[in-house]
Amino acid sequence: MLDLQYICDHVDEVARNCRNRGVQVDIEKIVTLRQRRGELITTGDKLRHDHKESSAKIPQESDPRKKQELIARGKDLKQEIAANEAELRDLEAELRSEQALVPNMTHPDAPVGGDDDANRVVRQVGDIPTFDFQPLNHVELAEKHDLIDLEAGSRVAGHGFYYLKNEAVLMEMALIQLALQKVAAAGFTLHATPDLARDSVLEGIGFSPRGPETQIYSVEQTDLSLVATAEITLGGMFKDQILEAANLPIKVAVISHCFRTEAGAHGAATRGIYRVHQFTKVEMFAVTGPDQSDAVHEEIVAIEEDFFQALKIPYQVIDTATGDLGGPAYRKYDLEAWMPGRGEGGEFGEVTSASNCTDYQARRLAIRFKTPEAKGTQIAHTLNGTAVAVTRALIAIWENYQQADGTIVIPEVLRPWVGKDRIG
RNA sequence: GGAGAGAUGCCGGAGUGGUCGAACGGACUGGUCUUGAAAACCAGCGUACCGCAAGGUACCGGGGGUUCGAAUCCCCCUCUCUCCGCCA
Repeated sequence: MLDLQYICDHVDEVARNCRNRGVQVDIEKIVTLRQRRGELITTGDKLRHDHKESSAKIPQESDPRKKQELIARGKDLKQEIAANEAELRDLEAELRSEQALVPNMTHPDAPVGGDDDANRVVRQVGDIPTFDFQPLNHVELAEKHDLIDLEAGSRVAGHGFYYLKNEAVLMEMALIQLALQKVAAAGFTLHATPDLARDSVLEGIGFSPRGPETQIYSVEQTDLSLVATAEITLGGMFKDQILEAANLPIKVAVISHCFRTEAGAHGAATRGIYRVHQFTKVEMFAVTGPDQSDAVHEEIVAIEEDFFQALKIPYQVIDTATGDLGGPAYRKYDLEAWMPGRGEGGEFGEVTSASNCTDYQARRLAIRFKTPEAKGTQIAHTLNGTAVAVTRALIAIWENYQQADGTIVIPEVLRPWVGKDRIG
């Protein structure tokens, strides 16, 4: 959520930013509602002040008739206050829903453009492999080596679920281990979080768990839902906290499972385990001061790159265009790994993403910090990035490491945990 | 799941309907004193919102209610502790 004061002080810039991002918002309406809100609060405060004052006189009033008058006046004021509050409540609801539509401001260097065609490739690392045979895609490779069972997944839980088998199981654990080691070495405190959270927490973070358009699985007869990303549980962890500036940046990493209904996402690219309803992820999350977030953003991307460099998988870093940014992101880098079995002759496929949300998320969550010198608190900045999303990483590994003889070589860094150097 | 107790400011802890945003103690910050430190003494010490400001309003786990007036009374919820049951 963007600061109300900021929106009203920078109407033109905010409106331009909304256009760049392809979002329709009535900024003028927000300005008008805010003005009315101020009026209502002022009159409400005054009414409460009068009410308090006249109530305080009652115990000292000895004349019973005057006392009754004061009580009657109190009753009147009470009604006026209730009317004022009702109007304010309605107005604030309207204001909030309008305000929630306004996306975050955008980093000045982010490419401006309507869709993912406008995304800018920042750099490409690693050589795209050439095969002197027809490379298989990850579904064919998995079939050949008995690495995933999609049929059993469908039978038991439905389309979009899968069983990992044999080396795939070991590789999942290996990828998690590698990711945890790297993020711990980079100073992130490791966590394992609940995979369910109260609906109130989801809502607080901006997900709507039970609506018709929801991407969230919710558990019947409870107020719990399965988390779509550890952002939910981590956001819940920091919600309403007032942190010490000296302790920033706070960097946490978390292993969690992600559950997504992916409603309406059936298409060509959904075969196999590229888009699934459940996957395991190691996620980085940081709470920083305003002047630290850009640097931490670069740090998170560097860790993501280091991970894929360690796996020796070619990738490119994308600076996401304005029209393709989610609401909270100020700037977002995606890592796209080369997937030789994807499309016609290979394509890059998204494997991680790293967002700097500046104060947009933190404002809604009331994640603040204070400095000893200054009075009051400031809104912190939050960032998140994927260390590893297991299923996507598996696809990239299998497809890049396939050999002419049909075997799949295990990346060297994973061998200690997998216990072998080759599948098949 | 059952029975009981509880939730107050950074911490401890008073406060059971009316000058309570909240006694008192500790911690912390500044000052006096001291060669320096300690002790002692004095002062300060929450968050948010509205307002140019003066100032005002709200907040005693969360939400609702009673009342002219609620930290205090009533209802619902959440959490913590003790005991019982169940259990990887």
